[in-house]
Amino acid sequence: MQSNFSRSSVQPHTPSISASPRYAFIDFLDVGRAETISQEIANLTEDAGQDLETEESGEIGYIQGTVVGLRYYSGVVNRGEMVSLVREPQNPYDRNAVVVANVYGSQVGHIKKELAAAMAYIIDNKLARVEGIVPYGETNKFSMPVNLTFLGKEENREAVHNHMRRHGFRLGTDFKGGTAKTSFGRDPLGLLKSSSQISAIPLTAEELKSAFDKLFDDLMEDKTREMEPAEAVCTPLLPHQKQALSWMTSRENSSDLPPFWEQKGGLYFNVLTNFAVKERPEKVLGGILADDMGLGKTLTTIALIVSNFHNGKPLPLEKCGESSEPSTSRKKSASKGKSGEVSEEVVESSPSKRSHVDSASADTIDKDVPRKKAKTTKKTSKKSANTKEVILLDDDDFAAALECSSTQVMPPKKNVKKRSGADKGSSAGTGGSGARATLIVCPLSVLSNWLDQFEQHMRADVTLNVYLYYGAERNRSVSLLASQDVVLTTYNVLSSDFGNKASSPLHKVNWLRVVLDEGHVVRNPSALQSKAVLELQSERRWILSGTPIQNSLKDLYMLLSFLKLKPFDVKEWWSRIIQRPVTMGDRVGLQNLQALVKGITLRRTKTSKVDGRTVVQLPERTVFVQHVTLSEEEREKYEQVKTEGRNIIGRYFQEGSVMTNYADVLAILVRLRQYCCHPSLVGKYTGGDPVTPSELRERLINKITLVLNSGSDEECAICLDSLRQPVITYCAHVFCRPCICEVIRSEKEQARCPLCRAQIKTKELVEYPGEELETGSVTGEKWRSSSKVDALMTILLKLRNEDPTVKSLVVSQFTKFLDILEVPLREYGFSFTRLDGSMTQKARAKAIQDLQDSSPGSPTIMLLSLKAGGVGLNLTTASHVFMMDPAWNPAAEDQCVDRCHRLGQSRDVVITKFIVKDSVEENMVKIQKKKQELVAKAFGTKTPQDRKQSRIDDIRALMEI
DNA sequence: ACCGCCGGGTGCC
DNA sequence: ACCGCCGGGTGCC
Repeated sequence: MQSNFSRSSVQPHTPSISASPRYAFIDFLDVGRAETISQEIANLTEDAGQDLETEESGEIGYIQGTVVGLRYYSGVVNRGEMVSLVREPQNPYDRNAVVVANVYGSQVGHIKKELAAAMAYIIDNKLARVEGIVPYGETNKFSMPVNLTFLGKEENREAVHNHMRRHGFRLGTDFKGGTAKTSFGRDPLGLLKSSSQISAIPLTAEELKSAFDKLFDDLMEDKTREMEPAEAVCTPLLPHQKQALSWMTSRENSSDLPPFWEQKGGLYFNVLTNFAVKERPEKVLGGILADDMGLGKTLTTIALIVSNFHNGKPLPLEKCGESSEPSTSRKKSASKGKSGEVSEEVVESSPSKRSHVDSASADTIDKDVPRKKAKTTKKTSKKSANTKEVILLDDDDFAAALECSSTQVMPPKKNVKKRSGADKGSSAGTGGSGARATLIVCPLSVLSNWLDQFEQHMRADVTLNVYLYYGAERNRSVSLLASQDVVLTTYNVLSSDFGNKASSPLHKVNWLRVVLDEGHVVRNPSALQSKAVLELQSERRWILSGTPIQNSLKDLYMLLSFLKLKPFDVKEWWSRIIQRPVTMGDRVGLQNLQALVKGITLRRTKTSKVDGRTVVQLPERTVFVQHVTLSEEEREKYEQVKTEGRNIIGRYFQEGSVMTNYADVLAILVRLRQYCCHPSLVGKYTGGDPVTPSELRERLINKITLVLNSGSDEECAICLDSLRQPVITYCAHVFCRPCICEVIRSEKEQARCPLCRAQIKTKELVEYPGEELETGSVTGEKWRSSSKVDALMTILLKLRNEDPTVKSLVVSQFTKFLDILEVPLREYGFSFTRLDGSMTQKARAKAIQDLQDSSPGSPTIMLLSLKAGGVGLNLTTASHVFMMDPAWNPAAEDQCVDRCHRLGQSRDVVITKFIVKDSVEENMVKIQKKKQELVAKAFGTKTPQDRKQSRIDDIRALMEI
């Protein structure tokens, strides 16, 4: 009840779209990301929306107040502790009531009514926030003092002071000697100090940035013990993976108090925050595995699942011995899926026989486990034998893709058993604690990777029950899910289940372990996805992420929230104890942050050392820039388009309307970049003032198509996610339909475009018509080459001559360009595959499979769309990468290269970047370089205006205006 | 709360 | 006795 209450008090605010200054700290952390303009605007709105409250307020005044009614509540508070003050307008005795709660969320009392009456108006009207610290008197039975600090915008200072004075309260402002400074008895870290009194010299922006960069570095100490995985894992672990396994196991089995908690007397103290509670704080079993890509986070996690069921004992698994166990009865059921492909067999093992894999632990683990487990299996198997429901993969396409992968790559392996039995009502599989299953949530793009990896790393004669909870026909039986060893699902499935309030089976299961793969994708706490993730019930929680902090310190909040690392899972405390002090340059705050991260994170980079050797020895990686000179004809056309574009953009500059005409500017730049690749890419020109509504409509459709196909990886500026049901406004900005409709709904007649503040209406939104209406159709025209295509083909042919086994990735941001490249590749007899965003999972899996196949005659080239697939793809058979066009975001290019330059790559990797001389492409590269230098210099504050200016400067430079 | 406040009991010393 | 004083009951908002 009380915790419910405190939770509601820290509900994140609905992001508002008003422009507002941002914090310097956030700004310079963002600098590394050179992305599209709209993304940057999106970032602005994101930060503005979320931090209006916490981040732009200064101290307005302080006063000492009284907390009363202590005897009615259980919340305890110590000398020097922070308390939160929450309005309670529904209080039947006083609608001005202000509740005082301690950091643990327990109510301590109320603010005395006279003061509450004065404060209520100020809080309700957001003139200021009020933070409280209890200076002494914590043992009082009936009331205690509290030092209140009012924080708010400078412009509200007068109003706050006047209002308080009208109620007979005089706010102090002398923070150096005032009550705000009241003694902090037990405060070894000094973190309870009011932020106005910075103990030492504040950190400079430079120091802060470097500290931040290093936040996740060198988290190796005391994490060097190694642990062997259970026998059921057939892949030998590398030393660093054994260390991770050991660390993760100890994090899961620790019966210690959570990090930073100590027991003193009858109370539990948090040494970091000095808070004390009566109840033993919930254990935090888990943490963040933040190893670099390619270090084997997946394998390590599989090893953890299999090796640490309870207390370091392996997960009891059936052995489906092909030979060693004579008593094994074995049934095959080769039924067919709808796709017509043969499903894997399902193996039944008799209940009396148990896997030898877990024999060592059989005695110590809850005796119920093996028996029940075996029973379940038998039932399931019988059902399966009925041929009724053999494949649990409900998405036929995807199922087919997986079939293909399992039959082609490792035909004999049957260790990952996918079952579909619906043995409802069975409590099978639950251990003593009631939880057996591990839930893995991942982006769709790495789903198949997880299944492949389970197949690869599990011994063939052991059955690990893995249920893929995906697709329309997914089995929603809670008992079925709970009885699995592993349930695999995607963030989308999880949040759509969660959104349909009716029932979310995943939220009804008590998981042994929940693993968030690529956990950084959940970072906006107000997104449904985040809520869905936070509501999962689990004993242990893990986040896997190569980049745990993507944009700013705030990202970490979401992760701590998921891990339930109290009190940082509540926004107010996270802000007061960590984010605000660090942002303010407080050294102690930073120390605390570092300690926090260190306690729960393991991170190794490709260059981290284990026993003096780097963790991973990757082959060399060399980058060549291949300059391309346009033919005379191409150059003529290019210059013509450039002049047109420059005129238009020049006019925007004169009008000062570059940002409001962003879509046009982007369109022009895209057209130029397309010309650099191939003239057929370019759609027809859509400028000029529209006359009729249908012309306007057509123009908008052209624009949205251009934006969506520009390869600039547009995000919706409202939800910051990839565009869903994209629509374009009359002011030519693109959003998800649900997002922009929500804005219009809430702002009613006043609704304005979040990006340019133009008036918008629901009926004026124009839908994206889909791929069919794309501009610049390639088909129909007679195929012709271009200078860049010729340059690529020349190199590819030379490469094939030298070594026909070499495989290459040909990467472009324009899928249309990939279409064009297919023609000469076919003509010259190259066998190739293709991977782009429009492909189904089945097709993607097959494309990857084909490329990874190294038998003679297998494809040697993959045409790859830059934004396809995201991270996690494994394309290690390829050792050459051709970047056909420069990306706005160099990180996207690196990521692409990392798909082959990773663990498992045996050859040196050669990267060739094609750049057209004297063109936007060359200018883009220059700007990229300049940006990287700036980042390296760790510059200080940068306002959104500066940022916008630098964007405008970029456009100038690109267009040579 | 070893207080303040309220309201009933009481009323020379 | 329309007061003062005493002492018991009571007590967040």
